[in-house]
Amino acid sequence: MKKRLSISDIALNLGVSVTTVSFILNDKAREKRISEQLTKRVLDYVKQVGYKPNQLAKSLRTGKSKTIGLLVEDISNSFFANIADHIEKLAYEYGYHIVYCSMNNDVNRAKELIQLFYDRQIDGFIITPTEGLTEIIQRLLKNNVPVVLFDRNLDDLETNFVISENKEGALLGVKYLAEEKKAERIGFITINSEQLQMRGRLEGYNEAVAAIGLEPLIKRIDASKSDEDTVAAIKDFIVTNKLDGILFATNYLALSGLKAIKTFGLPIHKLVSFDENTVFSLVEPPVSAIAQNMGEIAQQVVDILISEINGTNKDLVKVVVPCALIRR
Amino acid sequence: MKKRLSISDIALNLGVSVTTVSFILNDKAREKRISEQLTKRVLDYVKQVGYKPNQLAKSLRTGKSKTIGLLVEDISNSFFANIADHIEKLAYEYGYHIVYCSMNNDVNRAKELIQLFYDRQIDGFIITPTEGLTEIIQRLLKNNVPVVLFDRNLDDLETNFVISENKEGALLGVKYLAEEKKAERIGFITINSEQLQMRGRLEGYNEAVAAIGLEPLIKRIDASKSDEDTVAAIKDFIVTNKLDGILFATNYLALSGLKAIKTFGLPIHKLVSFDENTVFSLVEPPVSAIAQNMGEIAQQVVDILISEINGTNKDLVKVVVPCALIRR
DNA sequence: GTGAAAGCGCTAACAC
DNA sequence: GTGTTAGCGCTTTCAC
Repeated sequence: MKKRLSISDIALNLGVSVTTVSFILNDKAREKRISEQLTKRVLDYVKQVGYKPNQLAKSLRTGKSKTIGLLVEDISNSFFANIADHIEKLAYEYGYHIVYCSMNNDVNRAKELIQLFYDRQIDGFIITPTEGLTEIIQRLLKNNVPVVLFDRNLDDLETNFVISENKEGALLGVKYLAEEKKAERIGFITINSEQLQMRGRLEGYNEAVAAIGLEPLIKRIDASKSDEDTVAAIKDFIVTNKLDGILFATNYLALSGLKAIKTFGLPIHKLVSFDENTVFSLVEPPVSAIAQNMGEIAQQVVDILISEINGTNKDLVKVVVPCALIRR
Repeated sequence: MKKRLSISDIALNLGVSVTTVSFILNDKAREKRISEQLTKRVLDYVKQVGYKPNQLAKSLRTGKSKTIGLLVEDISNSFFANIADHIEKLAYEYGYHIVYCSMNNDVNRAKELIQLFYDRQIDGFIITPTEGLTEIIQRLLKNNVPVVLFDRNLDDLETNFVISENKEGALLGVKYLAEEKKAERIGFITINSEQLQMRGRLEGYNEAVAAIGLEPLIKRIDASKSDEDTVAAIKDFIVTNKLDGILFATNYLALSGLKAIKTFGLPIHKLVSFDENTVFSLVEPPVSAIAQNMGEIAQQVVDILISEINGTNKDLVKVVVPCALIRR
């Protein structure tokens, strides 16, 4: 690779000092009252030879890497993939890069990665936290590393977060099933997790069935279960309880549910799931969705993190974004 | 943030020189014949205080960032999300990081990003190239930057790549529709793109229908079309040609196709699509898939790139991975 | 066997 | 207004 030019090459070739070049390149020409002509001469030359500052050196010197670590639970889940996409775009507009990683339920790997990112002088973190991560996130916070959580927060962690109105979303879903779809035995299928977003959805379900006067029918699926086992469990749940409506706590549970319904030809077609998914309009029965506002969530997450990085955030910011019901 | 320890702090606290610490930390203790005890003392201390080298400084010095840039076409496409996931994991095992970005048909942004990554001293690139990227990739190659393309290659670019057996896959799909499903009017729906993987699939289709003695029925959808327009176009194509079977060139076309079939109640149920997708087994009619071997593709891509980075690659490597037919 | 010191490319305090 | 220079944290040559 042909040797890249450095700032001193530029300075040398132009017969000026490094400082001058540096100032001009960092938009401090005015401030430092460098002459217009010189400024232009430097800028033109820089452009002409295609000089680009070495970001590593810059970062080393300034202590800022202009990089954000994004840790999502599972990038192949459409919800996270979409959010990641949004976040990446927004961060880019602020001049930041995203280093992402998909944790896939591997707490140790996640911890390692946070540590690694931290060691690489990342400017801030965006994380969908899981239970095992409390301690390490705590450590980040103690070291004043900017952190924003999303999708859920952690109980014993005082930090910024952006989540959806999970409880209200679940209420919406149950009401829709009961009032518009006239379902009478509405089950709730969730994962066996204490994650706050799941707790919120459960609460919403419980409150809604209580208000309507229906029997609460809840199935918690172990997250570690294989897909087949999940499908079987859902089938049993539906059959045993003679369900005529279901609220799924996440899109992948809904997918397993659909598989169960299809495989065993179950006579149930009043379905609602959290998180929109292209599939939902294509399958029979179609699945209504409690869609999270991904654009808004991403926007908030990035805004909060950037102002945290810039030190313009004084207090913790906790944002709750409403969901929208998509009727099918 | 409490000041992080640097190597000189360690040296100071231990009363040895920076050099010694550096050697020990870089596994050169033996080579430099540093005493066992000292080595142990340093290692223990480093562990005890939790010292981690500053990767930026290290990179600046060594010129290696241990980071790989991954540019995919669209991270919210399940195919790319999955591959990205695999690649990230494999790279991690080699001690590399992934900086990813989703290009979403924005050639200018993609170019900018490649440049930006390059400016950040990225060690290598993994790219799903689009037509407009030839020139900039050429530039990377000329500068001896390690590059591996995947999913498709570019005609006029002599570089490493990993692709699937697109032609053979399409052949497989058409044969399946004709021989096992007994379809007689098999359409091929693809995108209006000269990308090589699409050309391969088209060739396979053409060859297969010719061999079987069927009429070639091809629809090219403009990639910039909205989803509704795509659905409408597919509907027209099916109806006009009285199709009884379809081969879709990509999974998102199949999704649009399903929408068309469902929305307009079209009497067609012999479907095959490139790229597996969870939906395909859930919908009615189900969609058989020509599944690309994502694990293998990711493995090859990473292996090639790493050996390219290490300079152990002498010649260009061009890998073609077989596809598997999933019957439904 | 171990240490001093140069230098990777950059920023910015300070000098003039 | 512009230049000199220290130093970010690390690796590595050369000296002892």
